[in-house]
Amino acid sequence: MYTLLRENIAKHIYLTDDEFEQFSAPFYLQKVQRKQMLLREGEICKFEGFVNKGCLRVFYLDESGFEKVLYFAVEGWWITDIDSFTNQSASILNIEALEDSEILMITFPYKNILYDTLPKVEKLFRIMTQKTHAALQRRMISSLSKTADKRYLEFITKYPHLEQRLSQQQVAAYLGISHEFLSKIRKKVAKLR
Amino acid sequence: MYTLLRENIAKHIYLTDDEFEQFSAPFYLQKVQRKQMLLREGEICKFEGFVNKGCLRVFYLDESGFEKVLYFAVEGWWITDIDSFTNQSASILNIEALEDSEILMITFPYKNILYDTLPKVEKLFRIMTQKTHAALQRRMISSLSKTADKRYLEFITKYPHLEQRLSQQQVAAYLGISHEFLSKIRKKVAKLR
DNA sequence: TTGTTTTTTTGAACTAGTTCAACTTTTCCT
DNA sequence: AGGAAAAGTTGAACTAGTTCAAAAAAACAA
Repeated sequence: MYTLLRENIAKHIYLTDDEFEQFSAPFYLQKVQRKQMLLREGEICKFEGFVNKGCLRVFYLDESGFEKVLYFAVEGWWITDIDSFTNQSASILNIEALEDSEILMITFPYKNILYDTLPKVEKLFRIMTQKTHAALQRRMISSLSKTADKRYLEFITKYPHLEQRLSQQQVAAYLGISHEFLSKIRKKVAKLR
Repeated sequence: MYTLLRENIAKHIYLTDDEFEQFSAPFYLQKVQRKQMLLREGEICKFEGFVNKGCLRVFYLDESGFEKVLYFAVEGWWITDIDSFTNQSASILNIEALEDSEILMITFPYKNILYDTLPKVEKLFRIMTQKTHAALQRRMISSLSKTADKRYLEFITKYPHLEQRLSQQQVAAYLGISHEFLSKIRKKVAKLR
């Protein structure tokens, strides 16, 4: 149950068996079904979750009611509304399972206990947040400087197995374009091969 | 010299006088002139800096040679290429002073010593990176879901004193639009007042 | 101050991406 | 397996934003 989590942690920091035991103890496994919402706009995000199995989307509803995807999370990714979780404030994001999924969850109070009892956890999340932030900076740059077809090619190159698990509408909502336009881009790209 | 830095830190974490003394000791003050480059694409970012005075831009050169601004930093902001600094890898970003500026700098080895000797520094940078990340998420959402005029109004509302210190070309490079189009947006917005 | 360089403005022609509507294909549910 | 719902496709008309070029205004340097 904790295999994937331990592998993931090991990429950032070394923990002894005892330390990992202490780290993983406050996590509980939550199974969610496809289409189930884990977080809705306006709620306070009560969890930080590690995806053990499945696929989820973190999205935002704009003024016109259109959904824009901030990111997808599959096996090995973390999901939360970091702003809502860390400040225990109302969320502007929604989180929904796109497949039946299994999430290892930790609540806000337990995470704070972890920070206090196991100082390496501070380092771990400091490093993880830095990496996530660097990745988002690269996406921001891409969004500022590239056309939709370039961004689409970048997406399928960077996450080669993800596209098959997602509908085109979801991919379009991630790229920030209409699904009709993505359909046209795909047609054009297919011809070039 | 350290007044602004201490105020900034205090927003995130409490440090005693001794702890702040220990924290600030490895920082040195660097004065840079307008138009001076602090980092160029391809170099390894050797510093993390706190802006004590002045204004700088962190920008990216796209394939067509256009500059896109990732962010501006004025008094109280931190500047670095977080990816290049933390991994000591080649940077894709450039950092340039837009005004004569004073930066409190710390190098990579000294920052690592700080992490080891003063564990609260882990917590401090974990919290700061989380907040910066949440802010970038909001900007990403804005970029995905809003038109340029909305993004411009959002920018001047959020950073009311910043626009006066920047050229329109810089603001346009931040918003991800051409400076000609920003000029047209400003004309339209001015009429509505 | 004066000339030089940089920034900003404006208009016209263009292109990337949207919107809407109708249709086809695939997926889901029982 | 069959019907309903959701996802994907296509074309036509549109709009947001770009590009280029030329002029005006502002900032800079000597």
